[in-house]
Amino acid sequence: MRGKRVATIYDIAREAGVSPATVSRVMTNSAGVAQEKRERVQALIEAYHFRPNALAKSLSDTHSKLIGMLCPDARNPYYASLFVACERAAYDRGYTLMLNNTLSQEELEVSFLGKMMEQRVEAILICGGVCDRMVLPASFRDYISRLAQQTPVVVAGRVDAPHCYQLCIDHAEGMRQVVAHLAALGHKKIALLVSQYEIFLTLIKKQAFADAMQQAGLPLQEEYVLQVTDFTESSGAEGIKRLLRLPDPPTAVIGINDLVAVGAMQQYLRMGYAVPHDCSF
Amino acid sequence: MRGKRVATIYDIAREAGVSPATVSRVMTNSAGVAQEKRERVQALIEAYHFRPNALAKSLSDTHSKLIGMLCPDARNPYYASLFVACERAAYDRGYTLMLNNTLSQEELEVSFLGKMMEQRVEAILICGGVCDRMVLPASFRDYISRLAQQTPVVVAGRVDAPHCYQLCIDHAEGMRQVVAHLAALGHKKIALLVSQYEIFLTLIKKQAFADAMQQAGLPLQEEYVLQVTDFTESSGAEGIKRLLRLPDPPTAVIGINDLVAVGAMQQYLRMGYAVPHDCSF
DNA sequence: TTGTATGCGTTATCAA
DNA sequence: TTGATAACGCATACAA
Repeated sequence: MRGKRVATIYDIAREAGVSPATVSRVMTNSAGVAQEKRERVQALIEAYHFRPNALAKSLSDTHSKLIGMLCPDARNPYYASLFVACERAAYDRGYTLMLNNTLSQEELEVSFLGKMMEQRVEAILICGGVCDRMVLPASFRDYISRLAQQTPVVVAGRVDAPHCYQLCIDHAEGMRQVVAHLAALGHKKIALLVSQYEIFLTLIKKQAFADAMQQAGLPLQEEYVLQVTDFTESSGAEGIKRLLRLPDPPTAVIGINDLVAVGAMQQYLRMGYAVPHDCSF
Repeated sequence: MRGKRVATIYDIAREAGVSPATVSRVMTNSAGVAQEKRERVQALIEAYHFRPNALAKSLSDTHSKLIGMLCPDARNPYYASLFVACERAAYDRGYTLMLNNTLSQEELEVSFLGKMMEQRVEAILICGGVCDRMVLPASFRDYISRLAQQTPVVVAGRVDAPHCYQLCIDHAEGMRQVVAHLAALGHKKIALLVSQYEIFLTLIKKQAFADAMQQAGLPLQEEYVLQVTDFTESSGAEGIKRLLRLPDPPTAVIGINDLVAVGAMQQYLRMGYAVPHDCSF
């Protein structure tokens, strides 16, 4: 039933009384074909809904038109936006983007990269994940460095491996702007929810936070910089609960990313507090 | 530089002094190979970081191990969650999931489906998008119905096309629970932000809303059911602004999805309101 | 256990 | 303008 073998270029050729090469020429418009034959072939292509096998095509011209992308988790709005934007850019150029979620697990990351190489993707884009770790496993660094010699690898993260292209994002500047904004609103007791310290971004942002506080002439309170479990909403909730238990709780809280911030917000509401006017996600 | 041709099974075979078939057997563990040769081959595989070409493999055994998934927009947390869950399930079974965002545009949807067929995916999962439209274009229905004859197609939406598997979600029940929850909290003036009426889900939920209100013994106010532009945060913001302009504004608002709800919430805060204790996303 | 030969569905080369 | 024919890289049936 389902196995109804799909038509191949040979089927079309036979039925049209031409050679497979001619059918291929009609498909790709790569060379002149007699009007009469072209029409005959064209009709059959439509009749059978013939679709050239991309696998065979890629195999023959070593051109998969595939780009691989790796991110920790598409449920994080940041990566979802990135994904949609990249997919669109790829599509406009005739490429198909394949996204895989690694949950920042090295094993998964390596596994997906391997599959991508098997699929002969023409480029790889790595966003966050293991690449953002403070101490990058040497084996991993070697691995992507080797991949980068076979296919272009773009790393949007900290990693500084040979042969890779690197995309740098000024997270520090972002943090400075946030602090400046809150300071301008009159906040003096500002807290920061960060994640594990082995993530490079955490360090960067924490440092930028300290700098910005100083620049704003505000005191940096040790107990206002809190480390929570991960980058999820529940971590945000956990963080704010701890902050509110402090004898002198902060008046403003910065989450290290969207999810942490939203989680903190939700928990805050669940605890019966009203949200101040200047709250922003 | 980059073109450094990757090793093939032939390269390994030649260097190991065995036949390509033997290398294949080592790779797939499909048959016995003399310990000595196996080790020799194994060593070369690692030395060259040999990865079998998935395209050639799929071509020869007509087994791509690929599953295609279509959704309107991964930036919508609902679809992002679905994506991650499906990817994991696929991965556990040895499959790779490819997601494409169609933005609910029929043209894009058809285009992506075509590419998937060319990639010879072994199954297709369609979530929302054109399939949720009130009036499904006949051409589209015919199209996916035809695809479904070549490869299994699962539709998570309204579409009732021949040969497709269908996944039904009881959105109406969800809406009933929300209304019951708000009613239990004492709300009487409940509003609903819906989207375009040509989307089937909108109708379903609106109807369920009306039913649930009646069941809760609450009056259904015409002006509390508002149609906003789309399924985004800005629509939520737009909706709540209009609601608050009413002479007798509602005390509770239901967004038709996460984004609309979050958008409404943000706008509410921006307008200087405090959030009530029983707010929930 | 091992090797040879063939098929998978294209594109590309080379003659005709 | 056309049609054979040879890659592309793997798995596999068959033979040794």
